[in-house]
Amino acid sequence: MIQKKTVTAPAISINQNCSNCKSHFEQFNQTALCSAHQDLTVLFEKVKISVHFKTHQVLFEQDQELLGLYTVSDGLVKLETVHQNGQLHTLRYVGPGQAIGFNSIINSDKSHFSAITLQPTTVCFIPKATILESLKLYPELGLSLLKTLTQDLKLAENKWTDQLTKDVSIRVAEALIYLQTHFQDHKWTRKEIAEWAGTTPESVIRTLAHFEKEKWIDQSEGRNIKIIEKEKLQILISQN
Amino acid sequence: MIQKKTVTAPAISINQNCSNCKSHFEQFNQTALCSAHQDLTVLFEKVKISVHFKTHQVLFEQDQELLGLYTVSDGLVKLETVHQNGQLHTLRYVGPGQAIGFNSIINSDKSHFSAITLQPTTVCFIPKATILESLKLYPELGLSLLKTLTQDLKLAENKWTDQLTKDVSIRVAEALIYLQTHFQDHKWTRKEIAEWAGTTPESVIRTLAHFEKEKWIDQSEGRNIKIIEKEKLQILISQN
DNA sequence: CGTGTTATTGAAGTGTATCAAATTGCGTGG
DNA sequence: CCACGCAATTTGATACACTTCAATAACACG
Repeated sequence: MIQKKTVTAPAISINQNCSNCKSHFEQFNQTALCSAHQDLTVLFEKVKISVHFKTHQVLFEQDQELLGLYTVSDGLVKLETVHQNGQLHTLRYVGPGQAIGFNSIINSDKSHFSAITLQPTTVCFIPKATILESLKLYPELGLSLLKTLTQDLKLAENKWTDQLTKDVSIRVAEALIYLQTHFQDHKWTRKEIAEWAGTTPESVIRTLAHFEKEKWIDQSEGRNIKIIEKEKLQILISQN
Repeated sequence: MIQKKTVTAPAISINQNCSNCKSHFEQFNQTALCSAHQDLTVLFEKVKISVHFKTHQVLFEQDQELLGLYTVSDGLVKLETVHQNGQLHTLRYVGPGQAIGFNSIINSDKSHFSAITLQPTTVCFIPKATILESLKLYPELGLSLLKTLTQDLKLAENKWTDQLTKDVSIRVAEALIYLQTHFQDHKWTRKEIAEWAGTTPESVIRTLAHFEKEKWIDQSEGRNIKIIEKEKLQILISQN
């Protein structure tokens, strides 16, 4: 049974202005919620509650029913599930501009994952009622959410079948590239990579040692993993 | 490299009335599309094209971009992906009242799976433009689709982590119960069970042999699998 | 500066895939 | 309706990638 270390100190409610929300400046991902319609930007600004979390704090736990939607405006959040045997498994990493908790608020369902920060993180909380009401008034919002959800579903299904068919070394290579390109500013631990790649820290370490021997990566500098030959890794990935 | 046997004969276009569509009578699942709003029932009736497929016919192939949405009105459709190494993997089974192809039409994306019938199946094809237009006019439709999509995402994520953490015997037990309760009228082959459970036909057979020895199931009658002690299987599932 | 988390290495065990070969059962055409 | 052919099923033997367990080393953080 793996124990996880989480900070339980209360989150700090802050007053943040939507107009300087970091998520708007991220090039790779617009905020699905606000950008759908001008009115929504104004509406959400009124009702939203900005909260700041420190590293390893818990936004909410698995099996909890959510009272609203969380949108990340700055930082990084991990969504993970715990199994009966205690294994941890990372479903998604959520960065600025992405939202968490659709299933729970739309289906009044319990969340099947916990949400934990990996960095100091600021999130906006928007109450369930506001979202549901807005969905009825602004079809653009529904369409926008549908886009992100269908993409998430595709990603999940691809990752799922990948992990069943591909070897650990390939999964680690994929994880390295994916995590470093999507979330550059985070120093990924072996454990985090393992939970994302669906394997154990030991296997990740052995694989990384192999990559280093081939001179595809460099991990001499502390715990930082530097990719030297991205192409070689991608060749490995495309092989099997 | 596993070769799949599919029938390539052209599908038969038929004239079916929405009012007697079988999907409305299914107790377990209302048609998400039509039931969202009265107007939509009328609208979809006008533009839809009913098509009939025989067993093992292909609705569409992987990597193909879809021109519209497919809703199953009668029968059973398998969604599967093929990997580089040729392994087949079943993502979902789609029965009456469920729709296929959201991601492709909403994101103008290629489908990441093929859709193949397992039974004689009638589907309704609704053009992409109609769906997108309706989403703008009827927020209820978007909300309805969001519900099914978030559930699909949850199912996919659960199944994904299940297959990584649970033993084959448990996955087979889960598959048996799931498939037989959701799609009673289909005779599931060992291969189909394997592709759903993320394993091989051989492993499924060995597991079934074990279950039979324990007298939890009975497979003496032809190739039909009859569950005798559902509780015992569920105990097994809940253990690890 | 110490303590706990992360990283590392080694040895051992095992569940499951893979391959091959025989058998059964089903559907199709004669 | 029977026989044929092919796919699905079954069984056994083998291999191995990966997990698990354990023990040590290195680092980070308060």
